[in-house]
Amino acid sequence: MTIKDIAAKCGVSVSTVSRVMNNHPYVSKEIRERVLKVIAEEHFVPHDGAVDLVKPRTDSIGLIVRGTRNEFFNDMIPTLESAINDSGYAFYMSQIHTSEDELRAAATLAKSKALKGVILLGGRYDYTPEETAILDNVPFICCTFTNSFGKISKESFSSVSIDDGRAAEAAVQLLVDNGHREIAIVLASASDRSISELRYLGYRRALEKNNIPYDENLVIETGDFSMEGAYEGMKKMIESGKKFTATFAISDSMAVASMKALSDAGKKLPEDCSVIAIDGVKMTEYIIPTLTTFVQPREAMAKQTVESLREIIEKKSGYSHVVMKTTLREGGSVAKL
Amino acid sequence: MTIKDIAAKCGVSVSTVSRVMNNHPYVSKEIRERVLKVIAEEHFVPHDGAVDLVKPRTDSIGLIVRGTRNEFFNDMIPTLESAINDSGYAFYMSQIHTSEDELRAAATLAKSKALKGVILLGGRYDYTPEETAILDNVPFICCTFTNSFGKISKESFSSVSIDDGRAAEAAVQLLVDNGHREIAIVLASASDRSISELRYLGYRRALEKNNIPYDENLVIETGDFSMEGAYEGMKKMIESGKKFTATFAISDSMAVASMKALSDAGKKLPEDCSVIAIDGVKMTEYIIPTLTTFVQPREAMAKQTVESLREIIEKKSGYSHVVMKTTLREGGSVAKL
DNA sequence: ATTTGACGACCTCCGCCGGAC
DNA sequence: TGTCCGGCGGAGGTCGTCAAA
Repeated sequence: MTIKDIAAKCGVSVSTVSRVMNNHPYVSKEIRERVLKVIAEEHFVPHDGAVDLVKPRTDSIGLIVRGTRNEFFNDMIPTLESAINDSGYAFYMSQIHTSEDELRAAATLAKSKALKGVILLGGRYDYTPEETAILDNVPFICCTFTNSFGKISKESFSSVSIDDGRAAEAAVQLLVDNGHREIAIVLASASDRSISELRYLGYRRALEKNNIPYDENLVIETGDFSMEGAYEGMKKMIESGKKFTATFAISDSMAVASMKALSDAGKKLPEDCSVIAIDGVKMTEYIIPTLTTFVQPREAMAKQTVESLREIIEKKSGYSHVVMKTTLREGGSVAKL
Repeated sequence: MTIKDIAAKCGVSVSTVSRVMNNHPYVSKEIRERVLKVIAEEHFVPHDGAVDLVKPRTDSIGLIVRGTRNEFFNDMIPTLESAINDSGYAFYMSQIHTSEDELRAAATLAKSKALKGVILLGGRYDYTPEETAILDNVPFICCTFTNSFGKISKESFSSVSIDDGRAAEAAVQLLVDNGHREIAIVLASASDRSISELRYLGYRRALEKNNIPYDENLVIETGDFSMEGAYEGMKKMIESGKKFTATFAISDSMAVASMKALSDAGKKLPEDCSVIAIDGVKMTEYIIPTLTTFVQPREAMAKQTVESLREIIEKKSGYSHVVMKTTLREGGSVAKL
């Protein structure tokens, strides 16, 4: 079913059908209605590919997601899609594994779909200018992270993120303010040049500020962001006999798993061990005790991401790096010592 | 950057570049390498729209998601995308609000992208043949649900789902087996012609089988699937003074919220109230106490969905309706009376 | 027998011209 | 002088066919 068939069925020319479709003047009411009716009857929708050729889209955005199986991203994807749709842009998505190159994936999607901009979710933190060149001039924006460890110019890309280091610092500070000084940390890696390292550095800074000596025996490094890992890590820590009165987990889900390990070991929460985290996953508001955590404004971040990208695409302004504020959601998982 | 530019840069014809791109024989090694080199240098990727025109895709699948903000779907989307990608198909997605018509959205996406098949996630349960006609002959499959309340022929679509009624029945039966007879239910609606109603009917059947009189005062109808609703609903139920020893929640997240309300009211879990649910969200394995729930095999369902759809597209076989098994994940939220 | 180039086709949109009222 | 409509051709990127080297 092409525009030709519609024209034939209406007994009019292709031009006329096209005029109707594109709301051009100089089409009589009579014919316009007849055409519209047939279009509706046949459920005719113009072929995107052909339209793309003639009218290069000014309105399509791609989303590259690296590394799935992540509660935070899984929530983010539909939110971004909605934000993109709401702003009238077409949406394309490509998911890749952590081992793959998100810039290459972005470039491929951008070329094949003639994208006007790309959103990177879960990308690396250490791009080089040579790497980003592959995108040639298709603007990209890092969502929920920024190029903290890389060498590319701030004027060559945009980002929307939270200040991971400061959030971690604030979380640990809150524990200190409650009298805790033996504070364990649950993280993926202290040197993954990524979010885990950033939050780890915040933890270190908070300790330093409060003159608390750093004790590597209080570090639970799980290797990944999984709940299994956090559970096992915390279990081992407890078995080691190491004393600590509080735990900072770099993510809500790891905090939940840690709490489970503590509980399974007979510890009372929060009396025997306080727990605090960063993320603000919905469900942790309803666990027992409610997790005290610094909430990332997900929805706002998604909207801001699309907004920032549009500003580049529509040349309203240049590249920007927006740092969103986290808000403390006080639960019952932190006790005064 | 088009194939033309590449051809010019290589000093060969467009045809030759095309041949190289598509691995056609009859291209000299010399030229092939030269072309390949330039393609790599320029990061050339053919324009999808143009390719679509000449080679109508045999390999693209669309995903329509109706109703976002749903933990279960949010997990499902990336899983489906992966499954589609792994099977070599291109992936298009469109999200719509609950108020919109998913069949219309599916038809539009199918036409504009020349899709070979469509996956419906979160669609209605009561299609009529007239409605589905809009898709003309593009096969569709319902993922995680089926047309339980509709009138369309089983031979006109496929589905992959669990037996919601039976799962609910089994969950309630497990409570009864543990000595419970005053069993509350937390649901969205008892008559929404959807998953909530299906599971409600399973609850009713289990009661009947065990000669437990149905008591509408034990029904917590929240209107939606939200945790807020479940929390408030349970709170009201407790305040009403109505006695019950166990609760069946139609979803994990509603169970978690219910448990919170019980705990906030001073009840001990599971001693004062047992809780069971259906879904098997990852995090509920780590809450305290671990939620006892019937797990939907999400990954397997996603894979089966793509597999079933491919079977239609590739004409290996016809429409099918696969019912996946749920598995009981025993936690600590159910106590013997 | 290999290798290459030119050309038409895919579908849509737009612009232009020629009519018709 | 408008208003309405059809026809024709070009363009957009790619691929397959055919002809030619």
